Amino acid sequence: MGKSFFYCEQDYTDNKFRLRKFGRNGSWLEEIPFRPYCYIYGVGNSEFKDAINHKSVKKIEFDNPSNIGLFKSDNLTLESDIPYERRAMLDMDWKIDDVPKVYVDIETNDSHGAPDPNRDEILSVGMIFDDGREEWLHGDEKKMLQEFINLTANVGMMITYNGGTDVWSTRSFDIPYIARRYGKQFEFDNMLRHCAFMDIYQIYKYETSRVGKALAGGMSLDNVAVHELGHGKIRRDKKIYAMPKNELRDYNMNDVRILKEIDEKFQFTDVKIGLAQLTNLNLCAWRRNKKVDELKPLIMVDQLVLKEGKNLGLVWHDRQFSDEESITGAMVLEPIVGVHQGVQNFDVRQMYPNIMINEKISPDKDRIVVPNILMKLKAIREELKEKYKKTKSKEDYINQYGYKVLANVFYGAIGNPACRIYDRSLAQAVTSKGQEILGRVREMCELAGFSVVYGDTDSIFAKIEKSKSESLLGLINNMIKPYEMEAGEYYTRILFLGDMEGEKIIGAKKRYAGITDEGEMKTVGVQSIRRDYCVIAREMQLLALNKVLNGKSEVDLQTCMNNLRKVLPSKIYDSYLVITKGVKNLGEYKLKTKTGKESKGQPHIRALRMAVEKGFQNMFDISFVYTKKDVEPILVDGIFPDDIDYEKYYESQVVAVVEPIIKSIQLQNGTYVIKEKSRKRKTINQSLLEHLSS
DNA sequence: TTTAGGCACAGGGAAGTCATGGT
DNA sequence: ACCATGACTTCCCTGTGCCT
Repeated sequence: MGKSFFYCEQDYTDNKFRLRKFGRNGSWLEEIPFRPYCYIYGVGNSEFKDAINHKSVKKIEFDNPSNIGLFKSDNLTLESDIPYERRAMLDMDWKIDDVPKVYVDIETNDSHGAPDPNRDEILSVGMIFDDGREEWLHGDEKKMLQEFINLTANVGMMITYNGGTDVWSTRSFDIPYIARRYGKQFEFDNMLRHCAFMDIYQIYKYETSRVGKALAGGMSLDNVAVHELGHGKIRRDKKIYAMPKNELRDYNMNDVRILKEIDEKFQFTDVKIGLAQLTNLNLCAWRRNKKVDELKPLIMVDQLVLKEGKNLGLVWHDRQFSDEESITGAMVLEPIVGVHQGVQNFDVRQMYPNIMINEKISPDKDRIVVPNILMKLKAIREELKEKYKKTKSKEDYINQYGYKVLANVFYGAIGNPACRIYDRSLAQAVTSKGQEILGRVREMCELAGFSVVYGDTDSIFAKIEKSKSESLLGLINNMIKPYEMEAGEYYTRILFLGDMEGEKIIGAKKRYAGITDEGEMKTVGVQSIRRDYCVIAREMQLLALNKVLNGKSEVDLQTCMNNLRKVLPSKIYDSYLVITKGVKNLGEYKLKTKTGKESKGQPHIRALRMAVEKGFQNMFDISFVYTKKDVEPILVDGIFPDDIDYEKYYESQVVAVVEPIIKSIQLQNGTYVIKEKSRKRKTINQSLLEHLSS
């Protein structure tokens, strides 16, 4: 081949099927090296056999890829559901290469408030290409957009911040806005059909949520940049439309630069390219006249499975969709409530992928396809990790990370009915083995005389002196071969939360806080790292955890709480009271009660409804505050209602997150007293008294 | 239009419980 | 003894975001 391409699709001109490849200098046609095909059961022209039952299969060829669909409806077919260009990438082992990138940000006329593509024109477009070339377009909108199309004619990846991943996206800004101002969305999209739209906002949000760090202050480009790069957007004292040309250019281009810097820091788009190369996939594809993301986990798994099958002479059935009961998942041990001193955390290295290798978890008859793939991924990753240690090169890092991502996806895929290798009992086998391993590790720790204070899926928290942890690790690893544990954090002090349930103390799973031997506080699962609690409650909880982990008294804490309660009504902390939650479109909520009546809905849904009534649509998140009347959405930064219900905040946010901490300590010490629940009715006099005294 | 399951917790709503006051 | 009322509790459900 020689020539590098970044996008490949089937092309039908002059009544001939070909493949069109797109490269840095334009596109070119390639003759199809084989005809479209699928398989049916039967004997004849093929050495291949059904992967699952080893029945022999027959290859059926077609002149036109769309004929497979017609044939399929009348026959039991195998591998008939693989798009033609994907089939070509697989069979020819083609990979995309050298993807030209452009970072884009637009500024629009904001003189009417929130920009509306039907009314407000685009004032400028800022672009930075991967070779460092900067372009800034400004002036007549029609000419500007035409120039934009010209400049991006051979671009494979357009990268924005909240610009969306397709021209139809309703919750995103730049890309659909340009498309609508351009005229016809479809035409615009078609013009850039080879170009994948990457939204750093969405990727960042997804990736950071996976490692559990909700960003205080929201996910705006400015806030993310300040947090990740140390510098944000240019401060402005006027609206966009009122800016002189030079100022607008500086503002616009600075946005593009920080966008590029964020991407380069995390290598988000390079990782995507790495994954596409590993799986012989395009970044995007056209299906039913719409551009879609190709790098979805199931598609990546599909490609690898089909490829490995082909190597082994195996053919797979078509994907099937079924609705089955879910399986039993991981084991979570109940934590021992309270503060513990000296706790070592151990994790099983890559537990699920290794189980799938060692236990030969694979749907094919010989149980080798999935283990083979995972072993290859593992071996290459080890090699790349070693190489990365020496070279510190970006490519090596990205590739080893890509192999890790892919390995971890396989368990989820085998448990998803939409996946070609779906097998409920195999998924169950993986989790059962996981439970067994964790159970044995727990027994081993206890047998060696160390109490296990917590464990989740593949991790164990054992009470042990740091100096002894290595020898315990040795014992464990000897026992669980070929699996392998590694030491994680060592906590000098760690707190597990819990509550009474009847007569018993029950530990709360998946939430704890501790101080590592390096003196850092780590919080997991607790409200202070959840973005749907207000900042003041989150901060207060952090303070409480800090005090408790450092052995401070509870009295001290109560003083802080009282002070906070007094200062809240002064309004200076209003901005810390905003609660933000992710939302769907209003219509997607069930707003009917069991008896069929109209339901009031949950607070965030009521806030969403109010926002929609004010004309805000397609929001990812809703921000709101509790008021004395109900709730109120926060739609403009920095403007808050007068009647915020401060007492409610104190009770249902601040107390709600601090009290469980105090309670857990008391439960451990045995000083907790169950409050007598008086069945007496609260008289008017009592509540009056309370009101007067406060 | 789809990688998995396990978990805590807020708040709404319906049904149940209890004290009160009237007949 | 019986009933209506209102305040409160209990349980189930929806929804979100977290953990591995």
